[in-house]
Amino acid sequence: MKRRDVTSLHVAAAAGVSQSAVSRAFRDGASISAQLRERVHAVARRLGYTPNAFASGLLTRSSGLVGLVMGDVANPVQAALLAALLPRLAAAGRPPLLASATDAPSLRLALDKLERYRPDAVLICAPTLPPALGARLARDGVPLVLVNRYPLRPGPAVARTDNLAGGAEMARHLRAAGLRRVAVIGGPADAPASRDRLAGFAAVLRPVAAAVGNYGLASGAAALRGLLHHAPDAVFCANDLMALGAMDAAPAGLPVFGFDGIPDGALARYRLTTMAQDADGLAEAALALLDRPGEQRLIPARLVVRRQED
Amino acid sequence: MKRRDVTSLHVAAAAGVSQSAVSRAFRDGASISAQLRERVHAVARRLGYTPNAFASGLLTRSSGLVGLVMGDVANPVQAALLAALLPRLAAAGRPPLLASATDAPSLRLALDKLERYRPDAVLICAPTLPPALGARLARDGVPLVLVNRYPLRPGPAVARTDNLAGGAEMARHLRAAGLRRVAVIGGPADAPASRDRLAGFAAVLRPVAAAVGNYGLASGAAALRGLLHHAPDAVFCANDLMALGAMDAAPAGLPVFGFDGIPDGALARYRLTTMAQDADGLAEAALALLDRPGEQRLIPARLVVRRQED
DNA sequence: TCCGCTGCTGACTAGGTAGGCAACATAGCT
DNA sequence: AGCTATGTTGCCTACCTAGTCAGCAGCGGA
Repeated sequence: MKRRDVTSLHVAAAAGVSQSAVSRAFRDGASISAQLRERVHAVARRLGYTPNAFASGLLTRSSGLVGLVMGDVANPVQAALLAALLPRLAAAGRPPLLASATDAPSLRLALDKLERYRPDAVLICAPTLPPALGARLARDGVPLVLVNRYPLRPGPAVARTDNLAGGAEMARHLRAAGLRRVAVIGGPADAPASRDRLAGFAAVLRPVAAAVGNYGLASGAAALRGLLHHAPDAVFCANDLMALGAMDAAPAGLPVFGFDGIPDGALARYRLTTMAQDADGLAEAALALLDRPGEQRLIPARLVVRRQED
Repeated sequence: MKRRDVTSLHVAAAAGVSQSAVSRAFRDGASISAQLRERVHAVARRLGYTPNAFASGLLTRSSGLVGLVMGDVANPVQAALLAALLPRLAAAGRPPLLASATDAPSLRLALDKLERYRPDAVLICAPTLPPALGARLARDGVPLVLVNRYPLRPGPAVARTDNLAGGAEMARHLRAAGLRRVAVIGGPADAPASRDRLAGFAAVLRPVAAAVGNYGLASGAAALRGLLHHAPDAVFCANDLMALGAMDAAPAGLPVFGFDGIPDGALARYRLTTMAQDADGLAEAALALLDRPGEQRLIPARLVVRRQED
């Protein structure tokens, strides 16, 4: 905005009305007649006027922005969530100010910057990040919504996939398929999502063996190889990426199951059966929670059965 | 920022200095002694003061924001680009204001909103969007940088993958491998990137047949089936997604090649050989071009050879 | 000792808009 | 006709900070 801006005063002068009128013409619910509004809009279009969010934000103490704290956007799960959030934020007229980081120091910097823009609310979607991160934002009284995160202390609103129920549903699916000797591969020990998925699973079907990976493709393959001597008749992985890796290492005939519903799982050479997270449902819930502090919503995952017909 | 904010005046009062001093303490290069700056910072920390970007932006006529116009963020190519851009924007202290849209009307709305925040610059990464889109922004004198887009009129800065050279390099690779009867699958007819990739390829190795897809997985498979009666000994696809689809439909022994370097191509059951776009290089260039209007940079793609050893 | 210079600091104002308030017109009422 | 209720408009100020200017102290040189 370096160039001298067209201001509401210019429009007012050109339209022969007061600056107030221009201001009201651009705010819905303001006390202004339909014809005056239209006249002002016409002049504004002609002059190329657009209301200055910085001036109005300063005055109303409301930026209109939503802070969006993401983890690694290249991760398909995060990407799907982001893709689901963006159109909804746009429809709500809340432009997202992005702060993405995969390590703590750069996240800190990003949050410092973000704070200066006084977001009206902050959505935290980063899956693996230091806690106490939102503490500062919370202190400022900014409404927080955690998406697919487990809060340390109660307080912030939460929208997340129902990992416990999802794990259980997957277990029921395996049991119905006649699979009994199931091994599981979990994510990092401190990942609550993985813990819940496995716990839900185990409550229905006790696994014969368990291994641990780091959510990565290679770790899934490695973990699977370590499980083979237990002679499992199926393997359930806490996320899809490990499941794909496990499939690569699995002998023919050993079915592998995942959790997340990333697009790669649909590829013809994998056809991974998985519990798909409902990105749209999560995004919808997250938006709804913007005005409902403290509330919690569990979004069910959906079983996606893909026949491995090779 | 609904709650009454802590302002520089509060800090000034608490520290026994002028408001100017507080302002200067938070701006580098400002004329202030080291000890006063430290004293002010201490008080600011105690009170929880953070400079208000809206007030400073209003005064300096510089928002500090960078507009980021993306296409479908769930698309791996876009996601990789975004993931490469974000840390660099953060390091540069330019928070990104996101406007993503896959259709023209919602993009228009997003841009309207974006305009109100007076971004200092706008990066346009959306691959398939109506032109004349940036016309309004350009009119406002906002520096534009097109990333992986072809400008209609000269003017905006451009950073994009060198599709022509990339296509040529792939062709040389196939020729060196002794492949002669190569069929190609292009993207949508109006996609300049696809056009260049194929043109670069054809300049080195004339294809024996050509088909057209829509960049999607399924279209790659369909296109390949239509090409089989030409008895090609290899198929080059204008993007990876179509290449993966083509691999699914290809008879054993018919090698398929792609362009983009999306992660899926690395999966063990595909091992797609491709020209990988250099997301980091693109992001780096895009950032550099923020201050160099009108300049053009071509970022080379890198040949990634994966043996299909099944 | 006096002067000019440099380095810091405080006072003051401007930047574009929203909303309270008063002013005014109009319509509906007795 | 006189009055109130309602709807529309203009005037004025506040929002928070950056930068200009002047003031002031300290310092080196003559």
